[in-house]
Amino acid sequence: MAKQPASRQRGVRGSRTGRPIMALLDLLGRRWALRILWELREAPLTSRALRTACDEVSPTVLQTRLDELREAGFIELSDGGGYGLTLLGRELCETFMPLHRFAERWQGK
Amino acid sequence: MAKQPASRQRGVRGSRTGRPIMALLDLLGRRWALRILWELREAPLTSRALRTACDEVSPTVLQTRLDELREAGFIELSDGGGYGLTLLGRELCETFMPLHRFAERWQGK
DNA sequence: CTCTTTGCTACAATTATCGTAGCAATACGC
DNA sequence: GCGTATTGCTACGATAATTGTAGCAAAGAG
Repeated sequence: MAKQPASRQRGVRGSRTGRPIMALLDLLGRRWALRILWELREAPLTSRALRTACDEVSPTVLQTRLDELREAGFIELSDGGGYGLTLLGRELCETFMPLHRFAERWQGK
Repeated sequence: MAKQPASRQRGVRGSRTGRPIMALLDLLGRRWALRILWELREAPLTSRALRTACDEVSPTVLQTRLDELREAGFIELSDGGGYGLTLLGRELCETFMPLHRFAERWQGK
């Protein structure tokens, strides 16, 4: 399996502005992108398990996001089967960890 | 001006699951939501200035996101004119600050 | 009053996402 | 071998979100 994701670096809004943060915000601002990273935070998941974890996303979007996140270098399809965070993806995920406690405090405790 | 945003708490995916983080990830995963918060990180901006800062977003989405973020309690329409982060929104924005350095390192520096 | 800015909306067109179904490839038990 | 289950992934039409352009009423400055 393990098809190569498209190699062209396009579609990420802000990538031409020279402001990497804009490209990153655009990429993470696409539906289910944050959620996918979040669900992978602890352990790798198969695409089916990931779909289940993400409240039964349609496989169309899931696959699109997986390709994009893979091209960005945040996740990878490990040889043992299943998607997992790369070293870079793990660093990114660390950034969102404080979000958990914030969310608790936010939505009526 | 300052119309009341819709008062019903709907549309935020995951809000019924009892997992606030899911609702937050869904809200922030909508297009331009992260970007809007980012652009307001330093100082309040008028809706027009915000539109300019966000690469000329269509006012339709901008207004929708502003309403949602306002309902969530992250931003507010200050009396002096212009949108600004609330105390809660400022805390949320702090969480994303490390993202800046990460983005630099990510996209070929 | 005129002129400008602000926050916001209408409308049609485009794009993204959804939901269901299904495929080829691989791996298992038998 | 055979059946069967799982994995990663795609096709397809239907629905929802986003876009782009134009414009509005209200408030302020001159």
